[in-house]
Amino acid sequence: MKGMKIPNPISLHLLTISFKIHKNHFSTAAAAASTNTNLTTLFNKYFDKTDVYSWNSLIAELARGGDSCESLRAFSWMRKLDIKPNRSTFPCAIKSCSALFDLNSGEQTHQQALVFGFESDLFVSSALIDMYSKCGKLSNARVLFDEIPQRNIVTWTSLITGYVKNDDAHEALMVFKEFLFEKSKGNGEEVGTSVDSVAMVSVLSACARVSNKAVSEGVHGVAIKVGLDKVMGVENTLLDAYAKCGEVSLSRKVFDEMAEKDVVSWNSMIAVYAQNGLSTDAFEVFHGMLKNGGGKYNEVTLSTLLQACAHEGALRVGMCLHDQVTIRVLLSY
DNA sequence: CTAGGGTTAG
Repeated sequence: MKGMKIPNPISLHLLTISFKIHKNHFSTAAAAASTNTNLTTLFNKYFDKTDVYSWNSLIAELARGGDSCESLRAFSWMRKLDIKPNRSTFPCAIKSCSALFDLNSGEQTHQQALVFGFESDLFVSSALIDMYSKCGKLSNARVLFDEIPQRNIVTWTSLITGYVKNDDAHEALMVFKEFLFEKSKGNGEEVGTSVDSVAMVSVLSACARVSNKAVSEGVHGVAIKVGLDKVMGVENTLLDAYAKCGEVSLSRKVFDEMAEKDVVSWNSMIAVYAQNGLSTDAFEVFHGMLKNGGGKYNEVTLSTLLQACAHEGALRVGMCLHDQVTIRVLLSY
């Protein structure tokens, strides 16, 4: 049993289900014996409660699946059993705190990470920067960031996103500028090899908020230079950034030049027209979406189209959409 | 077994 790893994703999935079902019965490691379902058997068979890797898998899987509460429960359970966490344990646990906007747990987990000596771990730092900024403690995030001697693109992006989420897109762009400046001085890798699509998306979302055409074009230029301008997520955000600058035609240009479009691409383009009172264009894009987008629209699509209807006074179309929403509600019931 | 991102509207 000792050292036994979780064998494959299916079993891991079953383990997390098992954990969810039986979490209330396990107050101690040995309490499982009273329950006797297949899942419990599986859980006990494969889950070595003395093994930190097993705990990490469970905490990570729960965090990935959006069960942040359970993820934190697993973390605290593990701590109660006095299992020593390792460097992989903390990022997931901290991520769960951010997802819950749970500053108290976040601070406690931060303290524990310090106790176990992970204060200079980049994965831990990134997760902490994200956690503090999501919990509204941007100054804490900034202090952490400033203390990191060797930053990577993830730590930079965490801080940039932190400023955007705290309504300071301008400062977010200043941080990106600082990043470019550091790279130009030859600190670490070059911009082209260190920046990635997630960073570009984050910076472009800051551009969307400051609504400045020149800035957006500048960042677009950086994306082109580093070869990330044809990444779908980057194109989606770029499209939005241009629109928020009032550059609807530039926005459309990005949209038309996309090699592939996903639901977010279509929704973004529809939203651009809806927000600018161009309802006819919004409906036209929606038709294109039904024809070329695989018909996979979602609640954001419907919400955006309703906005266009309100603009147009298109009552009949609005009522059809209302029916669609009703049908969806019934189907998901 | 580990960290950061994009569409609505309120």
